Amino acid sequence: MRARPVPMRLLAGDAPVVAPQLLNKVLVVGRCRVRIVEVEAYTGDDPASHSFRGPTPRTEVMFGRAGRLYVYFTYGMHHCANVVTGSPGDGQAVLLRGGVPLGGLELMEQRRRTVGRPVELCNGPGKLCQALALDRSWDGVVLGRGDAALVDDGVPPPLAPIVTTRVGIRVGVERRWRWAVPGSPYVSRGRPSGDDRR
DNA sequence: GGAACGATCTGC
DNA sequence: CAGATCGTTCCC
Repeated sequence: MRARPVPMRLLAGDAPVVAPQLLNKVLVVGRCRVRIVEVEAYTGDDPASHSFRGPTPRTEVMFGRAGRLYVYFTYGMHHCANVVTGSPGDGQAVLLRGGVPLGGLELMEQRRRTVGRPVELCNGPGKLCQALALDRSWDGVVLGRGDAALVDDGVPPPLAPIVTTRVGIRVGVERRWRWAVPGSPYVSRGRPSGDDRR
């Protein structure tokens, strides 16, 4: 099966619908490729979302067209990468939290400063960005044009993904908007506040 | 102008 | 389990 771009019509859906569909898709950044195995959804009416209080200089990309990267900086040292979804004005995005390194492993190991432990390269949103060298300069980049892309290589999303509460939030915990590929050791270690069940 | 707080990671 | 570390947001 040959890889084809994830269609815009998929990304233009609501984040909680799109998110589980992004499981097992492949994120390509430069020479590096990562299979996404853990995601979270954020929406404009969601108190846990950066977009909750309307657009700001930081979050304006979230309110733009679907199919762009929203990359933010947090905790004074980490970056997190999202794929913008929905329609302009919505403020929706899917946070990429974990992935399986498929290509460019050496480069990722250099950036992460780890050796011989592929699981440690992308099992967390900050780690994934460090491995792929994603920072604020990538904010707003259109996927599929240039050095970043989201592609479907034929591996379908899991029929029964793990569904849990999102990690690291204090509000909006009632929304179970975290999805992961069952059994994958490449999901983040971040512990959701809710139960880890389907 | 200033304070509080992160959609995290690491090492102890 | 605490510390690192600084951009963003909000309040005065």
